[in-house]
Amino acid sequence: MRRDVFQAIADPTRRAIIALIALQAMTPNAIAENFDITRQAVSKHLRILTECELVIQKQKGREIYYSLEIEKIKEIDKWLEQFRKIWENRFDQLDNLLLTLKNKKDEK
Amino acid sequence: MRRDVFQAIADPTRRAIIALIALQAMTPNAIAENFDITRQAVSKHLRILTECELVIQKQKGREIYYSLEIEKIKEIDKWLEQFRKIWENRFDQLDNLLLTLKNKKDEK
DNA sequence: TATATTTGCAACCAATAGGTTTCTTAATTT
DNA sequence: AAATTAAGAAACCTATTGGTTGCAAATATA
Repeated sequence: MRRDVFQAIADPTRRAIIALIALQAMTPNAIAENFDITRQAVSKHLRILTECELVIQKQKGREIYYSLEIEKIKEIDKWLEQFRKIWENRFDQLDNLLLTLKNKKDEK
Repeated sequence: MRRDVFQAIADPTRRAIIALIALQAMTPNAIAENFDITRQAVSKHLRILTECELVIQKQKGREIYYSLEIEKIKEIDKWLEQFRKIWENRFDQLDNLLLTLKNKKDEK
């Protein structure tokens, strides 16, 4: 079962979990309180998130605190890079167009 | 079947299709040539991408050209925004730490 | 020491995903 | 007009997903 970040964030519950623990490390029980699914279902999500290294665990007695591995989120950002070039280009083109129009107006 | 962008980009073939047509509009047949799956399977991916508005169609005779709707990609960027704050913060904290260390050294 | 709490794991289930093959429709060539 | 080409739709199949319940292990508390 080769997991990757993109598959991990496909599920809305998992995105919500990520957003939750981004603020502070939390235990599975505490996380589960925020959803209408069982603790075990949350645990499964956490396992998937751990497998693709989006999340790290820290044991504290019998509790396990989960927190976000922010570096992994950057992988998505890295993938976006190729498209960012495109949309910035479009902006430049729009800028140039507006500039051209403005100059033509000024010439009058 | 409520599709969203995150589910759409979860599949690696779909991400490849997106990257392909980001460069130039392409027909399903032309796209399919780049993969080991049938044209019909590509068509299904294109339908999903169209449903969540990541892709737009332009009919030209009996051919249909598919191209990327770059604006929709920005939705992912928007979602990343909340985390970008976090990782920029971490950088700042590191900067401060390094600065503090440097000052201490200079004081000597 | 006995009991309660926190967690992960396994077995199971229904729905969905991603692929295939077959067929239809519409536009282009010959 | 007939044949070819491009594409979507439908039916089907298997693997995966996201959920459940029940159980076992480890730690903490009475």
